[in-house]
Amino acid sequence: MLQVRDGRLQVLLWQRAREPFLGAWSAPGGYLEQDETLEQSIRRHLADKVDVRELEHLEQLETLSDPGRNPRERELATAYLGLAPTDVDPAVPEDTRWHAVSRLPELAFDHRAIVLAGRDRLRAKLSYTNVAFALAPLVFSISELRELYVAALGHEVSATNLQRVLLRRGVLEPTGERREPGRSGGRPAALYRFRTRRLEITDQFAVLRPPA
Amino acid sequence: MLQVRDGRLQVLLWQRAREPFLGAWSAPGGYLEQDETLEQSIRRHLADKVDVRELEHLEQLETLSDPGRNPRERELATAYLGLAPTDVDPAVPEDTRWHAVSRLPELAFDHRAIVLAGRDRLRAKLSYTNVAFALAPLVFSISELRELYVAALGHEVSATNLQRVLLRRGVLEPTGERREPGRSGGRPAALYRFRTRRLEITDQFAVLRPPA
DNA sequence: GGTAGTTTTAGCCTGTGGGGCGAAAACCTC
DNA sequence: GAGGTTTTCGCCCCACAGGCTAAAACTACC
Repeated sequence: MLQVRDGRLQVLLWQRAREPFLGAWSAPGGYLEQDETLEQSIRRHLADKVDVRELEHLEQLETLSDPGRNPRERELATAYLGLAPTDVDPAVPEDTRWHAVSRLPELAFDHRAIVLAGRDRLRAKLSYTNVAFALAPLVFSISELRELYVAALGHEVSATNLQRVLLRRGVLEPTGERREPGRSGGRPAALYRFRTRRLEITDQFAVLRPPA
Repeated sequence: MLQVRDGRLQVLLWQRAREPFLGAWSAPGGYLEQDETLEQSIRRHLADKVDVRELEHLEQLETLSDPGRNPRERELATAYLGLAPTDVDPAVPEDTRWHAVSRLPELAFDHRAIVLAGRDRLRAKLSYTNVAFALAPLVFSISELRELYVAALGHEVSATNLQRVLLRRGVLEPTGERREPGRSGGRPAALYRFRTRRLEITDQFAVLRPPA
């Protein structure tokens, strides 16, 4: 489960209290019940840690099947990528914390690879889909959206280009409202929202590239 | 397992001889052994049907977990996409046949969705990767490659644009050889090969779009 | 109330790369 | 050699991302 917090892309992890990998950090998850789908299962286990109503997007990543991935017993895992908007801060239990994806602690099993795969999937989809709706609040200014992109992509993004691209693609629409400027002044920012809040793929594969 | 045969994208299916879905067609696969990965397993089961040395590319699609997907018992399945080059024609057993993806027979379980997902994945990746190497022979002319793209994408592709795009991206390289023209004459075609035969992602997401 | 500073927005210009078209090249057959 | 066929090359256009600069719209300070 990823979220942009304090201007950085962070991942929700909990600390294992049992072997194997005692003390290492782990992505939320657990065993599949007989009568549920994988998605229902991940939502159920996630609900033990956070309020899952905050989850704006959930998609399957990959199923890991290396016989040695769990040293104790044979175990398969299907990894999911979950996204939550920046403006929520769900309560989490004692053993659970947000960690910057750029500075991961020691992770249990193959969870490090999973988290990085989730980050990469997110980065790719920011370029050719409207996934950003799952990271952003309902209403936002372009510069706020820009900060989300910077945090998630890990490189600078021009607010000018971002606005033009997303408006031309019809991903964003203006709300007509504007944000009161802060103490330091400045032109009041126009507010926007995502036209749809379900995943849509842009037919143009054009991309916001890192600056040259 | 997909292959372009007779100018159409086709999929290898076998006909079930047992309930459930007796008589319906099914994608190759089977149960996972204790000490193998999913990829090893799919290769093993595929080997029952065809010579798997022909398989040029194999990638995971999705894990299906609907509790009702198998009416008899709870069963998960991880779908894989396999690609074979056009110039091979592996022997297949009696119960196994190639079917045009555009005209699928009645498929068992959720295999119809799996095959279509594989087709869509292939189509997407043809645009921003070099996957076509897995569909093409080692050496080919641009117009032969064009036919593969047409079959897989399901729409016209300009040989001119295809050549320019793939050469500029550095995906193709000329062999220096040329193909003798056929009976009907015509300028001899220059022959090309893929510069690398492992999956590579183009950093430009530009795409061969359907003609307007 | 004017000036300086800040933030956002709009306009312009450029470069890159895909798409289309037509002509040239290189072969065949008759 | 003429006409047909297939492939390749060159040219032009257009869409779009990217960068830069100026304008707009505000606050704060003198």
